[in-house]
Amino acid sequence: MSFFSKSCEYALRAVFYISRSTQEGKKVGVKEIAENIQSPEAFLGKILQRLSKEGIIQSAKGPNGGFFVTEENIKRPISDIVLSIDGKALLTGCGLGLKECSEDKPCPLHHYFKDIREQLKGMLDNITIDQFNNDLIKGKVMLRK
Amino acid sequence: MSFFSKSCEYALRAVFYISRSTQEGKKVGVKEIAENIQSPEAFLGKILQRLSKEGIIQSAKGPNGGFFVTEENIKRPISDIVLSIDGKALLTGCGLGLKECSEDKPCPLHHYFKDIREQLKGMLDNITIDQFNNDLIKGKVMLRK
DNA sequence: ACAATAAAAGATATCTTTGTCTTTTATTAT
DNA sequence: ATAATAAAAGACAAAGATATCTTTTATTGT
Repeated sequence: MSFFSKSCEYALRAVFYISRSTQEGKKVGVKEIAENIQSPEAFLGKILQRLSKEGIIQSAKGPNGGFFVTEENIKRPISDIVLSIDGKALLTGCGLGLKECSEDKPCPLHHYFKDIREQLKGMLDNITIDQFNNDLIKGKVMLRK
Repeated sequence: MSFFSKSCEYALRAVFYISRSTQEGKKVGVKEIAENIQSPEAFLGKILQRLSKEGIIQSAKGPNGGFFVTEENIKRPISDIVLSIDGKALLTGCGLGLKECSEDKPCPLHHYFKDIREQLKGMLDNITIDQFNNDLIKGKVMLRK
């Protein structure tokens, strides 16, 4: 159990790669993305298809086609990506799966979980794709191996 | 994606139920536990088998047998249970699955994740089974529906 | 010793996630 | 128009998580 599913990790990394490519003025194909973020190509294709359908990224078919992002796209928080792929499960419900756990009748871990969730949510909601990407470009970290 | 796997949730709930039963002076069988924590009986059996093998709980075969906990068992933190079932994945590695993410070359979310992990870890390490269970008994929350 | 009980162990089934392969559709350049 | 390109779509495969069923082993009370 990690925070995000494999699909979601691929999605996040892919969107960052696409954003960077858009900034460099070019669209990128699944193959190039997959190679650079270390993900299975066809599987990533499905994920990008979905993100594209939901308007989180854009796509163009045919020669010189590929994936890219708009100005609007990169202003969105990264929670868009996480919600689109993993849904809201991580941010809701009792951490122990207790049915009767609620604000009124909280399980002993309820408030801890609440804090943690809020931190997570804060992080995902407040960091935009753009912001993340700029930090990446600043050379603080590499996307590929 | 939730924090814990289904197995782990069952494990946590089961251990709490067993602890309570031990406090009431009785051993409990898989069937009773499963009914009371809403989990599939045979599947839970496997999980308890594992927890028992790892010394997190105790078991006795035969008539009047069942699962129970020792004084030592309930002094252990609930992280024992989580680690035993889900492993340490939740508490390690880059949240985005980035290979080159580290303290030296952190990804933009690295420090956020670090904080969240530490909070999670703190919670799991510092709350004992006993403590959790007493809070449960105080009626703050119900284990079953 | 024997019957009853309950966990341990092993085999098997189902569902979800992850991953692959093939065909179709849209776009572009010639 | 045609060929080439690249995403979209659909069908299929493999692996892991979840769940069930049957047999074995250990223990207890009679």
